[in-house]
Amino acid sequence: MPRAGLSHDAVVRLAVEVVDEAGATGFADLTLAKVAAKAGVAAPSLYKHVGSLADLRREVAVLSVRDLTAAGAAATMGRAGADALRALAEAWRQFARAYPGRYAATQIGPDPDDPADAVAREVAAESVQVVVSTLRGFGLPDERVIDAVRAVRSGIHGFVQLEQGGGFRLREDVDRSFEVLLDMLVAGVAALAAAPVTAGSPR
Amino acid sequence: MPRAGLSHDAVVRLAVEVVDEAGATGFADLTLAKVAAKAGVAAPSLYKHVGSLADLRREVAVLSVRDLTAAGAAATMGRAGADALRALAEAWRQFARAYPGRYAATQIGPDPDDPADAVAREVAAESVQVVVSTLRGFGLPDERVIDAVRAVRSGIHGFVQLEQGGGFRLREDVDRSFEVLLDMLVAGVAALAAAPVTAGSPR
DNA sequence: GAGTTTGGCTAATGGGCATAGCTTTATGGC
DNA sequence: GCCATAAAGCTATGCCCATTAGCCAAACTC
Repeated sequence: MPRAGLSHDAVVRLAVEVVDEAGATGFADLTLAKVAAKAGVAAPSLYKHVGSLADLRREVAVLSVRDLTAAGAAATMGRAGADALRALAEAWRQFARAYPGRYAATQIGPDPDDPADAVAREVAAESVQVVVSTLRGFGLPDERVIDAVRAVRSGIHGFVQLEQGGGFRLREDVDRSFEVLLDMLVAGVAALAAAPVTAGSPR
Repeated sequence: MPRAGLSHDAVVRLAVEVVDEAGATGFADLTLAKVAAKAGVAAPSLYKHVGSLADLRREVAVLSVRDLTAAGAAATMGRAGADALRALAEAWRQFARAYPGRYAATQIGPDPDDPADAVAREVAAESVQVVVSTLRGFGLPDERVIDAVRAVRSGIHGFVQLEQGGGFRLREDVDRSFEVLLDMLVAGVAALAAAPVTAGSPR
């Protein structure tokens, strides 16, 4: 009958621990029962602090996106151009390696219409903003920024996700492949900044 | 008491229908109960044709990867170089748009150790082989092929996944962004073929 | 047509989310 | 200090799903 001293934040923190402890599938496998067990509490007790499993999931996702954003921001501070872009990519990849479960939580797209996802949409936008800022030094024309940001996000995210999912054999060579990808992205963004009318090449 | 006339393949086919009907989350939401309902049969009856939900999932995933591979192969036949690469990317993206659920099924990485995932590993390798073949026309040195393949897979997969997940606002501009990404990949692969010692640039 | 295989079924178990309603702890006013 | 009330637990319950067990009828084989 003693109290566990839980709180909304404590529950979310425990949920993050559960996610972190279960590897890349940790987010998918997140369950109220596991959080309750870790809290030393019966499962229904969690509803005093959290609306539902879906809510808890959302919160973990938001927190994870914030962490990823912060990691990216920290890595790019004081850098510019290619240097910044490489640092961002490395930070992103490191985050995914250090916290696979949280990285997976990062990947769920917020529903554009659901009011419950408002915060998720907001932090996602902030995360994209870091990429925008990172590319600032390339001197891209305004109407090209969006394309460059998307290409960079796609490349990095795709690589990290494939790596996470074990999509690459020959583990030794993965670092070099990442460098090659970054070379492509750096050169590609630079080219996009240089060439006024490139998009939609001969085809 | 009449029989439903099910079979292993019929169950898998129905499962694919269930996945296709539920959008991008169709694969995650795949359930034996839904398949049974669609088959007009009680859920336990499915066990006469399928080992478990996990098995069924695996089979749907394998089938989905095969479809994606076939789509890529069909699109690149008779093309070479940049042309082939663009065609592959378009095919990939089209597939994801036409069958979001199946595309999601494609993304689960087979366990490298689990014998049950042997077929999944095999079809995944075949899928990668299509990319390898597609890049043949670029004249990449052997030891660079793997990097190029990974960059291409990362870029395309990342883009498609972000698009799928609603990661891009401004839907009108997405096609152009995809073209820009393809320009980068084409130029990047070409550069990789041209420059003997590029990877790991100044940093 | 008899026997066997096969493909259905119902019943039951266990785990997960969620709600309802009770009890106890802490807290805050007096 | 004491009592009222709000907050934080609990158990009990219901529903949905996967899975297992065991039964029964249909269909195929000879």
